[in-house]
Amino acid sequence: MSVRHALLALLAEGPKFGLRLQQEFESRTGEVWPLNVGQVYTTLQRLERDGLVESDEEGAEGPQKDFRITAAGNRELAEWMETPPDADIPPRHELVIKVLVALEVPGVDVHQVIQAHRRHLVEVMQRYTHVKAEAAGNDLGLALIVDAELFRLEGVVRWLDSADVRLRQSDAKPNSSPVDVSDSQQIVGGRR
Amino acid sequence: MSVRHALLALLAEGPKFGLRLQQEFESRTGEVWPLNVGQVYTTLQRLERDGLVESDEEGAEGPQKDFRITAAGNRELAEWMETPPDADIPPRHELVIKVLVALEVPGVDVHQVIQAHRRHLVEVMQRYTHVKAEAAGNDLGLALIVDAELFRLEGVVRWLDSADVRLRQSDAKPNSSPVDVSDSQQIVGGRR
DNA sequence: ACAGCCATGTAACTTGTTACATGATTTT
DNA sequence: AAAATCATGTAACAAGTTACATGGCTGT
Repeated sequence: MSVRHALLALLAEGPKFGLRLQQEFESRTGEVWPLNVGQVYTTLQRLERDGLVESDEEGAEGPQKDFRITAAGNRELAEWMETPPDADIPPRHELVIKVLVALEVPGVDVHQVIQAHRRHLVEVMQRYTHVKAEAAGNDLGLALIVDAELFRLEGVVRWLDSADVRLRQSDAKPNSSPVDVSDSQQIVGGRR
Repeated sequence: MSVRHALLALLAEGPKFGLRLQQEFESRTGEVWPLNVGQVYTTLQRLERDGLVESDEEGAEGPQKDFRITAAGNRELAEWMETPPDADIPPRHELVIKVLVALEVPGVDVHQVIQAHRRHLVEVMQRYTHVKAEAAGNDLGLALIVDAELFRLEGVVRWLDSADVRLRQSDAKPNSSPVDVSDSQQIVGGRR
């Protein structure tokens, strides 16, 4: 729902046409988050379908087709701004699943998987640190994005390290909580 | 692609049927990542379509329909395990976009948005800390997931704090890099 | 017989995403 | 006139997701 709301927000500043929305989006994210123009148009269609934006249906006024935000759109935007994302169902992080799953897949060494990813993460972090040093002084948006990515990656690395330790510990005394649902009993508890 | 590969990994241990896959998935993620059974079946169909799993087409042997992983499936799984996610196009974090966008939307105070989200994040972290203290001693999978979530949330909080500071600083000397594409010039550089 | 679980499945929808097609205008 | 750029748009797909339908078996 990110692109959707980003476009809505850009339209809250005033009516704009598709291509311009794309340019503004990319200029604000400082070239790190490229946005395919096509997606702008598909998203605009969906926003219009949902009554959050409007456009002049008139045949011809110029080459550009301006969209403007509706009252409902402004309401939606305001709510999105205030409302934190629903944390009841946390995202299923790919890397976490990978590690969980690597624990039990035959012929896969978890520690190897962990270290391979750790190396890669550090590499990426160094690249971002460079970007930050070079260009981030001028561009506030870029600086924010790069920082966000660095904080995020740091968190992932820390988690990998803690997971590695934890798994080395439980390597000794194996399977403290064996997964066994072979008798088809219900194991997990309350679903909402 | 997480659910897809998770199911593939579960099938790497041996042939299993749909409902069982769901149960094993949920038992390993310790009830924090519920998985709708329907999704298991749709995903299995797509895996079969792509030749990564097989099933016996025979009419009747029992109520259950076992799926087994193919050679191509094992290859795909192995590659997924080793290969770090492509970091060239980092994810568009909703919260980052929110903050970026809040900077320029009329009638929205960025600091308020930041603080609201910060409060919420800390709340969620406390909830997870409880879960960890209570149940994580027994369940390795749950412990790993909760940790991952805590590390992640901590990173987000730190980023919010740093963003808040940075924005307060640039509040004084405003718009050091104004966003202006009104003349429709190409601003950003090389697209790949 | 009926309630309830086991088990499979499908129709429908969302967002994200891209490759491609089509005109119009501008530049060379 | 050809090449490039502006601008809009569409067809098609992936993955995630859920609500609902269906049939079989079991216990009361």
